[in-house]
Amino acid sequence: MPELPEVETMRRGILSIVGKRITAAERVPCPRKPILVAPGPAAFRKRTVGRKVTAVDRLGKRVVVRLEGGDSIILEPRMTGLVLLADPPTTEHLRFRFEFDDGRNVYYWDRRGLGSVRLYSEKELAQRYDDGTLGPDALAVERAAFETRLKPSRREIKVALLDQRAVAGIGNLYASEILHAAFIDPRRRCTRLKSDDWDRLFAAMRDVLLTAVKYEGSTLSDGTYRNALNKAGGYQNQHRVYDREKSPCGTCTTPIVRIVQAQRATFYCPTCQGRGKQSFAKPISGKRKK
DNA sequence: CCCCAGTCCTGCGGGC
DNA sequence: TGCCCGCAGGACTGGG
Repeated sequence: MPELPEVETMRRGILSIVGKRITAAERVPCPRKPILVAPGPAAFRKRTVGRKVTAVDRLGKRVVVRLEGGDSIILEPRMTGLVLLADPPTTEHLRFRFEFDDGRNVYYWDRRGLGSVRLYSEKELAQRYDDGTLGPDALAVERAAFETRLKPSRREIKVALLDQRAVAGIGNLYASEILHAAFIDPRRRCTRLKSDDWDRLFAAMRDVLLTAVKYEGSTLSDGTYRNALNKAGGYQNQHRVYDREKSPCGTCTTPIVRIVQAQRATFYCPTCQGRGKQSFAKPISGKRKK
């Protein structure tokens, strides 16, 4: 489930294509239902082959390959998509291939095929994303804006964190991890969070995401997620709550609880993140020193 | 406007 | 043992 750390790892993994020229761009014969590729094969080829890559960026959970002339290729992995320099794990789910003038290939591989490969002109890209459908990146947003964008929502904080219009990049896995690191009950309403809650939440968001990027993302037990060199990530070994129902909380040993919010699983520690227990995380005032 | 439920898709694991 | 159903959760859509 590529979220910010996984997509950032994909981005970094193919950075070496910057300055290279595309020599081929083609849908790969795949027995599965084809993913969305836009525009059609001929126009896609015509507008990409011969162009040089000027940058590889990230837009929330999408990889953006910028081309000279202003066009951009958006690789959107959704649930099971991979962006690879290495040979794909299977040919069965290989969807798209780019070839470069140094002889290397970048593959888009996608088991479930919910993802897409799209080409946008500068104008189309602006129309698609500059209208607020994507909020500021979770690693770029400032503390004040973070609170301002989330606080008015009447939703539960876990659900609000998944809204890419508020802040871009957080998905289901990291939302649970971030809230645990911030000692905040995932069911609390945004409107009810206090200033020090936002302080801890913002710090936890940065800490969890930056650490997860360092570990090159999370490869869950299904093994799907891989970096560009087809290597598993390492952050799954650092998970405190996600997919750890009934396991002891690493902080207090209370069994982790699984609930469902907005049709998605949430994992949390009822002790560390219990309602009204947020003082657990606050520094103890000096006079109690023993 | 705000929010939620349903949809897409495939592979896996639980239950019988 | 084998089969079937439900679940996983990205982003989008339709409806209340």
